[in-house]
Amino acid sequence: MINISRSILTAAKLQTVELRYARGEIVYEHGAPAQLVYAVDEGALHRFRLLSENQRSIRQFLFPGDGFGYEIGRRHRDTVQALKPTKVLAAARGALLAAATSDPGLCNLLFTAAAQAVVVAEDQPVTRRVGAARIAQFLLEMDARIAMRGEINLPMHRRHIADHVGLTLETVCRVLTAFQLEELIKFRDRTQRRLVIRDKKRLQLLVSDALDFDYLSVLKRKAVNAPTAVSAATAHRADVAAPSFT
Amino acid sequence: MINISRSILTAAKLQTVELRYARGEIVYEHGAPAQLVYAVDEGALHRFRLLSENQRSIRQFLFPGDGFGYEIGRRHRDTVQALKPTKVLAAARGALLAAATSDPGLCNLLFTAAAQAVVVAEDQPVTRRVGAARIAQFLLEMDARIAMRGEINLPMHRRHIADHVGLTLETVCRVLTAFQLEELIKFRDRTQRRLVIRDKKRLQLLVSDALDFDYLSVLKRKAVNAPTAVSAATAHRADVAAPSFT
DNA sequence: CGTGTAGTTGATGCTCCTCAATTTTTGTGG
DNA sequence: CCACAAAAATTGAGGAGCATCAACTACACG
Repeated sequence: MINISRSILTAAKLQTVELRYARGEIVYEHGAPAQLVYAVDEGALHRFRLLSENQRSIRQFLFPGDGFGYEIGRRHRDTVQALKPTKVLAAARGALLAAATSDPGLCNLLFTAAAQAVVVAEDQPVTRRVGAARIAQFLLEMDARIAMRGEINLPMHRRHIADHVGLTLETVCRVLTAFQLEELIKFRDRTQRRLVIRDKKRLQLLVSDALDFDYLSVLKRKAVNAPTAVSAATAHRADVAAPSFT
Repeated sequence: MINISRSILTAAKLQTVELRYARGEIVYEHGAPAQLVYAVDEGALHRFRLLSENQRSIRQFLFPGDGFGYEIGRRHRDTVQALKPTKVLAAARGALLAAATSDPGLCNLLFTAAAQAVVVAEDQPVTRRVGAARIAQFLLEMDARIAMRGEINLPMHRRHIADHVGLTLETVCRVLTAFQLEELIKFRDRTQRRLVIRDKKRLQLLVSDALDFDYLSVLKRKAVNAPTAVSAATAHRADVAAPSFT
């Protein structure tokens, strides 16, 4: 998706409209006529496409500063939906193109933005083997985009993450749990949406495939090494002999 | 990769050089300074990137009419290598950009080409589950690009196909064999490089995940159902009783 | 308190990878 | 043109990683 950012919209001196969306509201759907281009001001959205029924590919998470909605043809090729209360700016696509034909500098900006989009789209590794590496990459991206004082407050569900990295929701869970057990990350609340990255180096090694991380054996090791902890978790049973540590 | 095609180069009235490459020769390598932009005139090439050692991702196969080599930054981000004797046209990247700043129409052409490249790059499904579907899609693309009178003469090895679709060479082999057993395709010579598509409809259904094709069970069924056919294949032994059909 | 949603955990099986052997094809020099 | 070596393609057996199905926990909301 070409990133027609807010700065480009202002450079084109276009009239913009401010739009607000609640969590779950759809900005546009696949197949809808592509009249407007958008730039995120506040909040978070996701852009996705339905492959088959019950299979969705989330192409991009959108945060403040990101532009979206520009299409070559007349219709949108994907759907954009808000993840939480969100404010976006919208401008008419036709007006943008008209301004570009009369303004060489603006045309150049558009070309640069499009060329940049190609780089971004191509740098998405087509198929990465290891699931853990894809999730590590996702976490590092979120850290770069939305971390506040080292803490990431994820606006999306496990299901969204799964559809983004191309794994199942269950596998995402397992890998995140394994990351926590290995002290790569740490969750900060009970809903598991706020987290901090504790070992960025090892996550980066994971992404570059320089380190292999077998999340299944990490989970197994935990189940074997910490039977007392398991007992403590089920300590509502009074007949458990092992001493529990809160 | 932005497709700066031959028609754009001529529209820009740029001076071009004609270059020739033998099979296996490299046009440019990852990290080399990006001075030129290219358009294929004859032959075939592939553009790839090394992920880790012994892992390569072939981003694109290039055929006559395709443009390649344009970069945002100063250096090439991937490597391009000829698959067979190939002729390409090259023009100076700087001259192209200079022409674009003075010519609004050309700038528009460049923007359109870049935007089109984004669509192409994004339409590559990030992760498709079924390996058979990815190979079916590859075959249909090759059919559209390089088929002559319904016959496809693949310029690349199984290894290239594997690196392109993100599977191993062995899996590619097995799927192709299963496709042939199910009469979806037919090889035309002993090198297994020339083939015809016999059932385009079913291949398309495979791509859209509307049909599931279990290549392993196809291969197993063959091993069980056709012991006589296997004997016929080894019919140089005179003691085989089954009648052989040439 | 029930109901619904998000998240976690476990058991099992399938798809594809890995390693290995063999056959077929291609390229090269006599 | 043929023989030989190297490369490409095929086939098989076994195993790893992730999906699937299912149960369960925790929390939010009326």
